[in-house]
This record gives sequence, C-alpha cells and structure tokens, in this order.
Amino acid sequence: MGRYIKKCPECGSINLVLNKDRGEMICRDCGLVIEEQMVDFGQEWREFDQEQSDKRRRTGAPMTYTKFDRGLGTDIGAKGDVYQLQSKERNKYFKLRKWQHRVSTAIERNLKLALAELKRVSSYLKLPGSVEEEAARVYTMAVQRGLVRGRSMESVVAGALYAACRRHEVPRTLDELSEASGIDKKEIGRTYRFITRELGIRILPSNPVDYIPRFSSALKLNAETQSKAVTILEKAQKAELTSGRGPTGIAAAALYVATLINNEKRTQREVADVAGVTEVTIRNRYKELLRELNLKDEIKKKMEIVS
DNA sequence: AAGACGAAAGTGGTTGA
DNA sequence: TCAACAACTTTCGTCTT
Repeated sequence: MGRYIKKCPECGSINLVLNKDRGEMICRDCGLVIEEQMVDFGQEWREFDQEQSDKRRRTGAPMTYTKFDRGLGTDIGAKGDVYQLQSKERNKYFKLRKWQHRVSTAIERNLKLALAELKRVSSYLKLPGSVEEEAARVYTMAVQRGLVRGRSMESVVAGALYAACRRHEVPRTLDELSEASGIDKKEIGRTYRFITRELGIRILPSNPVDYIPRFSSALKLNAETQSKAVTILEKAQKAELTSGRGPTGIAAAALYVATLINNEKRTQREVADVAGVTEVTIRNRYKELLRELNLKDEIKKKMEIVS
C-alpha cells in the first residue's frame, strides 16, 4: 500500500478527516477539500540518493491550471548560467529578464490572487478538483483575453466556477455561488454570461436531475424517494414540461411529489428552501406535474393504502 | 396553528421591432 | 432603445388539516 496525503497542502495542518464515501479528505483547520481518489499516485520505486532519483524519476512536476504558471514556468537566466557569459551578452539577458518580468507580473499577480480566491470558494462549496481545475482554466483564459478589465476579480472567479460546475454537471445555484463568494447573484450571472460568450464556451442547459441528489440529501430523503423523483423528472421531460422553466423549480416540484408518493412528506416550505425557490413556484410546477403525468392516481392510491 | 392554495402585483431578463 | 413577454417572486387572504 502506498502513502496517503498526511498534511494539508494549504496550511500544513495534519488535522485531516477522511470521508470514504466521497473519496475526499477535508482539512479541519482551513476547510480545504483535498481530493483523495483512492488511487495510489505514489511512486512504486524508491530513491536512496540523488543519482538514483535522477535516474528513476520519469515525470516532471504535475501540470495544473490551479497554479498561476501551470507549474511549468520558465525564468530566463534563473539558474546562474548567465554569469558564464561575456558582459555584453549578460546585459542582453538582464534586459530579457526585465522584460519577462514586466510582461508577466501583471497577469501573474492577478492570477495568483484569483486562484487563491478560487480555491477558497470551491473548497467552501466542496467542489471536486476537476471542477476547480476547469474553473482555473476558464479564468486563465479570461485573464489572457483581458476580460477581467472593468470587472472585479472575484466576480470573474465566481463566474468561472459557475461555468465549470455547469459543464461538469455538478450544478450549484447562483445563490450558492453568491453566498460562497460574497458576490451579488446578478453580478455573477452577468459575468458568467459574458465570459462564456466571449470564450465561446458551450454549456448545455442544466438538467433538473442533476440537482436531485443534493436536494434530497439536504432533506434527508431515502433513496427510493430520490429515484422516484428522478423517474418523475424523466417523464416530465418527455412531456416537454421542462424547457424554458427554471431547473431548480422543476427539480423541487418533482422532489415534493416524490415525498408525497413515498410517504416521506416534507412541507413545500422545506423543499423550497433547499432548492432556493419559493413555495409558489413549487406549487405551479407541481400542479403541472399532476395534470400532465396522471400522478394524481398514484398519490390517491398511496393515500388509500394508508387509510 | 401550520400548511397548502391561488390571485394579484412586482422584478429582472430576453426578444423582436 | 423600447415595449411586450415569460418565468419567478412577494405578498396576502382563504381554506384545510
């Protein structure tokens, strides 16, 4: 067996909790979610001295968008070879370094800050590493195209995260992003639309089904109710009840109906709260569901069995 | 007393002239 | 740029459990 991560890479704390179901580790001190995919990424060989380590290593540092230079930065003349050159040549290199410095620092400084913020928010929302990576990629592209100009860094970060969530089908609502980042919901929506349009990122309209697992666990519903809600949603999609509607509202209504059918009743208020919609919306959707899908009979049947 | 229901008016965003 | 429009919200009174 290989070794697991023992220290939090963020704050160095060893106070980590392993959540085996989700395959992730959480740092108790700073809240960072450390992805632990139950795959041993450790090397299978051992190194006893410098020579062996040079020989046996097959890879360089991992490339990642969550570092401002993807972990691959090159510094001109950083190693000291410069000093073996003639003075004229040396001046040339110094100039080059200076230029590199000028060009890159603005973007890099921005990226460093932004990626720290991104880590904070995504950790707060317990987003998987793949989403964080994607968001970092989106943000990097946005910075390179100068799309951050005129917008706050934080709002672009939030927008990038929102986009990444959507693409990976682990949707969070704008409200949640807003709460985690402290940015106004409207602002996030605006920058989200802006950067996805400018970067040409195609995003499928989010599927109500994607919200079901999260909502049901927030409501502590059992698995049957949850899968019932999913089948209701599938029927609803066939009946064309889902297009043009807010996905969270539909998901909430389906969930509400499922609780009625499975005798695991939750109030409209409770469902509305976790889904971030109002009771009225649930009522409207739920009325449509009953009307179009003949679920009335199913509910009645259940009621009769009970009585 | 709490929950469910529905009408009416208001909000923010999209669309089409 | 404006008005029409659909989806959703807020508010509030009424009915049901």
